[in-house]
Amino acid sequence: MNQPSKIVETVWSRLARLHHLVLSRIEADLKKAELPPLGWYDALLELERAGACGLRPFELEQQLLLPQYGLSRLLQRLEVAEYIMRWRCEQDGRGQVVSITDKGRDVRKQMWPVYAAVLQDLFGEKLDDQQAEQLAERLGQLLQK
Amino acid sequence: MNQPSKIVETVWSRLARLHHLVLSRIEADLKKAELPPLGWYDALLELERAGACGLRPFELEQQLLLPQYGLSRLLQRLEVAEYIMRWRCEQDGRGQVVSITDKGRDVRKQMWPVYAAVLQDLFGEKLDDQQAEQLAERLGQLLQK
DNA sequence: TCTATATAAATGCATATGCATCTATCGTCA
DNA sequence: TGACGATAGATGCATATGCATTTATATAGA
Repeated sequence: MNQPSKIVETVWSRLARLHHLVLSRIEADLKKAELPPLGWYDALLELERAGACGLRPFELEQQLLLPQYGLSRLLQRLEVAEYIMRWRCEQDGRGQVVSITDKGRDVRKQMWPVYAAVLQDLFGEKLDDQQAEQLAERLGQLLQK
Repeated sequence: MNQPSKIVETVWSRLARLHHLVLSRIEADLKKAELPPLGWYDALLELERAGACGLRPFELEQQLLLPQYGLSRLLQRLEVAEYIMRWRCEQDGRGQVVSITDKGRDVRKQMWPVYAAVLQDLFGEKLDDQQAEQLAERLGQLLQK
C-alpha cells in the first residue's frame, strides 16, 4: 500500500475545510432565519420529489447521509413539527410510508433561498461555468467505487 | 443575488457526499483498529508540530475546526487519556499551555497508517498527480475570502 | 407448515454537541 | 489605583448521536 502523497493530503485537508465552511454558513444562516437545520431540508426535498405516494424510510435512508436510527429520529421530529405524515404500509406490515405535508412543502420553500444564497456566495461567485463543470466532474470521479 | 446554477448544486452535493464517504471510512477504520477518532489525530498532530513549548488552546482552536467549548472538552479527554499535559501559563493567568506526551506521540503514530490508507485508497488511487494538483488548486480558490 | 434467517423500524443508554453563561484574569484609560 | 470592557477557558443544561439491542413482520428452506 503506497503512502498518500503530500498533494493528496492537501486535497483532503482543503476538502474538509471547505465542507466545514459551507456547512457552518448554511446552518448559521438558517438559524438566523429561524428555520430548521439543513438535514430537514434534504429529507423534505426527497419527500417532495417522491410525490403523493410518499416513500418508505429505508428508501429515504439511501438518499440522505444518515444511519437508520438517525433517520428514525429525524422522522419523529419532522412528524412533531407536522412537516410529514406517516402511514402504515399496506404491502409490508413492518414498514410505513412517509409523505410531506403542505406545511412541510412550505417550510422547504422558505429554506431554499437561504440555502441557495450561501451556495451562490461560496461557489457560484468564485467559479466560472467551466471550472464548476470540471470540479463536479472530478468529484464525481472520486465518488466512483 | 443570483440563484446558484444547477452545476453549483451538483458541486456542493458531490462535495458533501465525498466528505461523508471519506470521513466515515476513516472513522470506521480507526475504530476497527481500536484507535481514537480523527479529531484526536488533528489535535495531536498540531501539538507535535508545536514542539516542546506547546500551544495555548486558543492557538489550537484556529487550526482545528472546533468551537471553543468543543476544544475545551477535547482537551479534557486527551488529558484523561494521558495524551497531553497541561500547564498553567506563566505569562497569562487566564490561560494554560498544552503539550503532547510520549504516549500521545505514540498513538498519533499508530493512527497515521490507518488514516493514510484511506486517503491513498479514496484519493491517491483515483487521481493522477496533475489531477490532484489541479483539484487542490480549485479547492484553495474556493477557500479564499 | 414449522423453523430459521433476514429486513424494517424503534429505543435505552452512554457519550458528544450546541448554546448560553460563568469565572478569572488581562489591558486600558480616567 | 480602580472601574470597565475584552479575552481565555470551563460548565450546566438541553438536544443530538452512536451503539447495541429489541420488536415485529417477511421470506426462504426443510
